[in-house]
Amino acid sequence: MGRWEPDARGRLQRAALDLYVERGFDETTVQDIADRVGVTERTFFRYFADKREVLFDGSERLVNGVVDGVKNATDAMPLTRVVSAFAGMGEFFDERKSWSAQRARVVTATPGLMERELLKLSTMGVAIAAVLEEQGVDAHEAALAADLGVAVFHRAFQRWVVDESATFSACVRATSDELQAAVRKA
Amino acid sequence: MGRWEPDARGRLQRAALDLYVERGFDETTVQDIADRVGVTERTFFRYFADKREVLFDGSERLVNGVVDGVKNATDAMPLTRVVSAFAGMGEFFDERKSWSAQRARVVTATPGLMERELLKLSTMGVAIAAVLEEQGVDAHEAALAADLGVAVFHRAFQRWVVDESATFSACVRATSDELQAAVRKA
DNA sequence: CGCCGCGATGTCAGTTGCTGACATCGGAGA
DNA sequence: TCTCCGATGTCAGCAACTGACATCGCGGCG
Repeated sequence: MGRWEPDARGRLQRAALDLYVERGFDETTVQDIADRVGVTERTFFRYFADKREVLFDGSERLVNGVVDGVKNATDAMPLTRVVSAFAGMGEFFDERKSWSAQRARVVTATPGLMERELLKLSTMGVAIAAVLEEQGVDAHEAALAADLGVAVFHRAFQRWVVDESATFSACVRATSDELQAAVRKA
Repeated sequence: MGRWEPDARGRLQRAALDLYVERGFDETTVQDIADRVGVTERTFFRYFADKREVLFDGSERLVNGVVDGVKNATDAMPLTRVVSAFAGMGEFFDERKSWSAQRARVVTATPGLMERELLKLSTMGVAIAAVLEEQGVDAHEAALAADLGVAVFHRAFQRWVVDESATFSACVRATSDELQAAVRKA
């Protein structure tokens, strides 16, 4: 056994989510989280840039997955490629649905966390737009398609979290269909 | 003359934007802003909930304007009503274009401010969705139409800020057309 | 005319998020 | 066995924010 308990990062993440659920984000100090794990406040900040980031650890993998999905998509239309890429992340989400639901409740209940979530989504949109541009899509069109794809993802996610039995990709497809309907009617 | 210079709020807003532009948001302390205006740090926080909010003062009027616009819109399709409502805010934006451009530069350069901006947009989306629901639109459809409208607004705004001579409503209409194209092709 | 209360601001002490600089020490490898 | 490394601890400090209470011109009221 090493000098300290292993996986401080993972333990901090779990303790943080637990505490945020138990007593709320604002009512939880970083000191509380560190104490529960048995490390120092300073150690928390070595692993996570701030008190919010501890809930956004998977986000990089999500972005990578979606970006790859867009790169490999074959459909002719940019928006379709983006939506397919999100639908392709079904496993990623379905595997940790109960964790996602718990996390989502805390995030939506806390403006500060919602801000960070929206920034991550926006950043993902920029990354997706960059891929589309690489693929020869006009900049305006790429940015719009990326933002629309992200909007579809966001709504689909809400739906998926609320509906206990739904599959993630099914939610994406359903939302995408609604998008078609909403726009074609206009 | 009163006991203090009048319009402390307005002076704080101007000083804050100036300083954020001059030396950057993170490099500006609330103390700096207060000093420049000749008041106390405490007074700043009496007017603005935090260091960011000082740049988001017009946002309530924007939301009210758009909500009213949606309420009064006559078009049959929800998304069209939302887009029209945004287009109807042309004056609101065109009047203070140089201020908007200056502010936009600071916001996009500062993640913390971007977060707040995105939260405001999201909140506006929720408000718009509520109006659509009042008008009898199904909840899913309302939320989606609202988010799409906000996405169009956001892209249109980017365009408008960059293009020195563009009119705001023209940008909204152009972006809306791109949305049609992007989705219909799919 | 003088007193009274209100409202905008000041003062002050305190908590929390976050950072930089330096110390510690068990374990892996030379 | 010695040495260096990397994960953590320690400590001092700044800046964002908050609550409680003090101040004092000004407008109204007696």
